[in-house]
Amino acid sequence: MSDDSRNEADQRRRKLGELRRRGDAYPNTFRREDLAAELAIAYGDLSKEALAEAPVEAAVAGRVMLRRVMGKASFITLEDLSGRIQCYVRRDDVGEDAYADFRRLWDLGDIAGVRGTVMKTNTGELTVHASEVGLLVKSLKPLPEKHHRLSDQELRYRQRHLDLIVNEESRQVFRTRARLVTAMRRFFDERGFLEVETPMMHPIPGGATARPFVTHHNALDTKLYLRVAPELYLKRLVVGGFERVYEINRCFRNEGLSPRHNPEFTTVEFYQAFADYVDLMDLTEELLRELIRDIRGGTSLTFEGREIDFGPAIPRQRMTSAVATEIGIAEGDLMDEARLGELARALNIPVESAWGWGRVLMETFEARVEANLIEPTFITQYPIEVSPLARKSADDPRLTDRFELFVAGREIANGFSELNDPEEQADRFARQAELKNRGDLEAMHYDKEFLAALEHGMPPTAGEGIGIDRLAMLLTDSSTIRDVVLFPQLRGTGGDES
RNA sequence: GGGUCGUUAGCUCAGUCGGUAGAGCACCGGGCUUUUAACCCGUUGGUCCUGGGUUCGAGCCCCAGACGGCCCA
Repeated sequence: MSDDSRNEADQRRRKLGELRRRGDAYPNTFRREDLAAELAIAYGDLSKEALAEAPVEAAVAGRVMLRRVMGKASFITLEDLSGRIQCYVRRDDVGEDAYADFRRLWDLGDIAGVRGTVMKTNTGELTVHASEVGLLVKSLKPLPEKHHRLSDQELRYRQRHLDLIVNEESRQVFRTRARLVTAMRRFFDERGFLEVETPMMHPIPGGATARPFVTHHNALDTKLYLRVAPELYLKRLVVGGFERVYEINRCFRNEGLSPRHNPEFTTVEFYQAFADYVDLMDLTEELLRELIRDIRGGTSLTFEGREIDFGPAIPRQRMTSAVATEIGIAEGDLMDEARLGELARALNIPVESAWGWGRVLMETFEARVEANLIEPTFITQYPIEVSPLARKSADDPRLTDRFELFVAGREIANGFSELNDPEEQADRFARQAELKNRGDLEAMHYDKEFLAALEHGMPPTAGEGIGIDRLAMLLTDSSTIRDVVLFPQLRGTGGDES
């Protein structure tokens, strides 16, 4: 590399070389004493004159985001975890050598420390007037363009650090997500729920109908599955006497990537003994109102240009009623298996011969109703055929006491009164095993261990899962899950098989 | 998996009818001691995603592929 290279990376490396020659190029001796936002709160309201009369010492540090050099005086803007602060660097204040270095060796993106006094400029901007400046870290790669920042979506996900450096909105999304999780923990803790951690690796995948990831344990020489849901373990804890439990953690499903699906995603799953699915719908409304008040303020949020209000009671509608209304037929007509099958075929919904009435109803619902549920809506009474862990409805053995919550056309939550009759659960597992034998890759395994736990007696219980990523999407107005997952799965990041 | 749009300088993007590759920011050199995406002057920087094809000539047209966005399954 020659000194006259015009390549920016070469120039930065040349500058680093010069820093190395004169000593420690990566010092860790500067001690920051003030954050940008703290200075703004403490002194932002004082006048230029007041600050000049009673000088305040400050020491700030952060990444150099803007730089304006005017001969023998300059302004730089540093960004730290709290925000931005401008610094005023004058040759006559920091000394000729330091100022020459500052001009020659500093670049946008470097990390610097500035010590000085707090002042206001003629235009009223709070500024640290430097008495001492130090380059703490030389950044060897140029930052994205300062006006437009980084907008290439793929680059934003693959180099999330860059996205976070230059895109304040992106940082804000992940702060909001963290607040969401914190608020959710507080909500459950306050109500006597115990936070637990159950296995991520299961000998038998269970708790949801989904394709699992498979791995292998060498010492045990056995297959293990990354969990698709924590449900069966959480219920074993309820059997054990932890009558209110919750878990916030990752689940894994071996399915396609889409704006709504990442192979690993985060859910909160919670169980409450001596409660039913209606209690959980009530609790869910309470939870959502609290989260929205904490994070957005008020009762509503804006998503994809629409205001969605969680203030009013969330309507609850039976699945058959929702489908009948959407298609414009009598609810009674849906109850007949043959007639529903004809209807589905007429609507171009692919129906497989092995499907019973419940599966056809579910597919029809997903194809025709789901996307239209923009306002928050609970859909209830899911078919037993697609709900192998849910309690049968008292008034119709083909249905279960189950609900899902939809917002903006997306499933946000899924809950039900739990099936706690071990013999009926054994029958349901047997039916799933049959489907699996017939080639249904998503069907559940027959889980003897779980049945053994149920046989000890699980109190009447209701349980629910809520997708944290999807909730974060709603609360940050993000239309793709990749914007709320720090490192989303992308093609070509799968390891060494490519 | 299908459809569709895209891939040009480190970043954000133009590129007309097929005829020598452009701008802003960043970088380099110069000027400027209260600037505000600082400004002014002068430079540098290109595997136009890849591989074929058509053509006297391809960033542009055709074919195949890679990667990505969006829509659908």
